[in-house]
Amino acid sequence: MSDASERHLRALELPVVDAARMLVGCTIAHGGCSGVIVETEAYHDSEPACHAFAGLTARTRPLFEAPGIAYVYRSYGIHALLNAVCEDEGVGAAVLIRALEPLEGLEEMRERRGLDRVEDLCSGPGKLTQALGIDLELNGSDLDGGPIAIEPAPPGWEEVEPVVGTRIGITKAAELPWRFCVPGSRSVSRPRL
DNA sequence: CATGGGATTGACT
DNA sequence: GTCAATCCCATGC
Repeated sequence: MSDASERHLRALELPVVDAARMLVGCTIAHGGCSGVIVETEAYHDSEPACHAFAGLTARTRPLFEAPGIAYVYRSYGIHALLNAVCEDEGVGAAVLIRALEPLEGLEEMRERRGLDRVEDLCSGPGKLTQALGIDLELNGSDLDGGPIAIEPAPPGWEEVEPVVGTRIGITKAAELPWRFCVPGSRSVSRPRL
């Protein structure tokens, strides 16, 4: 965790808004499928849109653990949403991974999604977990050496400058500029920035 | 123990 | 633009 190739994981120790910005351009992989992160959002226990705002419960326990693990929860009874837990143990903070540009395992993603178009495979937080085969069993798993891997930006993605906007699909603290997207990417969810 | 609300998506008017 | 699907879990009786 000390050389430059681990900088993407050290980012999870930073304030969660900085971590959300730095994860854009990194890759995420699970079971032979991978993609470049093109959209993230930050969540922190100091604001009411974050699950951890309610305090430590059975559901939010992973959010308060040490940085570098996955927080996977079920949304609207249907979708699994993937977060990277950030900041110190005892602080409830995480980056929601909202969209990827597919890299490897395209055919397996197409089978899982039942769709062909590349830009439809991972262009939303529920879509990318379905495409990569990520489900609730991976809640709490390690992002360093575990089944889900966060890796450095691939060639051509190191210098990406994310654009900032407000978070999607929430009613509380909706004004915070805590959403980061790759400008122009076809795989960013709607509305695009 | 019963109820209600989502960090969404896809189908449909 | 509207709307239902579906389940985990927090809350309240």
